[in-house]
Amino acid sequence: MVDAVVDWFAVEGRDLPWRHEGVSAWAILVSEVMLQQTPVVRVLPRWQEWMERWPSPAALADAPTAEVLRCWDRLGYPRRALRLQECARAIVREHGGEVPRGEEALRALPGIGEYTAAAVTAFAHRGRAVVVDTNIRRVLARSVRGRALPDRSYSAAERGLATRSLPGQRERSVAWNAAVMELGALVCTARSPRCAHCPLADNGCAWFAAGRPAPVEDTRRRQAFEGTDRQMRGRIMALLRRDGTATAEQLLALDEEDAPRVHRCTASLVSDGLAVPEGEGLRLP
DNA sequence: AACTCGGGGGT
DNA sequence: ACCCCAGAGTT
Repeated sequence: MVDAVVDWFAVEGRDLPWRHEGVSAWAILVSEVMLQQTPVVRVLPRWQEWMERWPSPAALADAPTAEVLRCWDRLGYPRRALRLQECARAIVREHGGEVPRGEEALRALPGIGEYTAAAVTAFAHRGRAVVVDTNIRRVLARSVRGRALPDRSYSAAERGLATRSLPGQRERSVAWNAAVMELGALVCTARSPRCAHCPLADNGCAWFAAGRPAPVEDTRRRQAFEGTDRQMRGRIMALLRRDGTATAEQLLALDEEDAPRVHRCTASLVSDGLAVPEGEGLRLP
């Protein structure tokens, strides 16, 4: 199974810039943070711009935070941009400006969790690490467990499955991680998997062998986006990216029928460090 | 374990 | 309309 997926990747894998030879560990770390919950196609232009502007942790550490937030643009979850700058400063302060090796040291950095620490270890340092992202979870759920989709929550059992699936040899584990993630992104997709083009169909995939049974019904309904604090925070940040400041009148105009929501959201943005009070309004930090 | 946290494109 | 996307941090 490993060879089938790795061979498939050699032919069909995308030519993404952060996979190029000689790309720094910092550049890869930045790509991984940007890719947290954000699709590749939207990350590409922002990553290119960030790498030209801030090619090292020291460069980002010295940047004005307002500019960092502006260049984050609409990647979403702007707290990631804040943490990325904190991460750069921690790398300068505690690691001499070099991205540290080892998942424990990486996890200690702001904005770096289990996935990103493993991904930087595997893709930047080419070390053996158990990488588990949404793509790998889905490929393993299907190919090994015979399920249409992974469980909603990520369990210790699932991590164990990923650990057992990882090749023991270092170089092989590096190739497997990249290849299986790409397979999940291009072929073993959530919606309409392209089993006709999959190296695992008829070659060990338990879900395909079982006739692609439908997913078990998930009764939980997702929170609507319209009318949420998340949407309001996004609107406020868009205003701040455009003008650098927002007056009280501009803020209240975002929802004339729910002033408490506007106040709640401005307060939470200030609390997060994404905005600073200025008079009755806000400005970028 | 359950919540919050953006934004946009595919279906 | 709804779903999903190389998750992290907090409660």
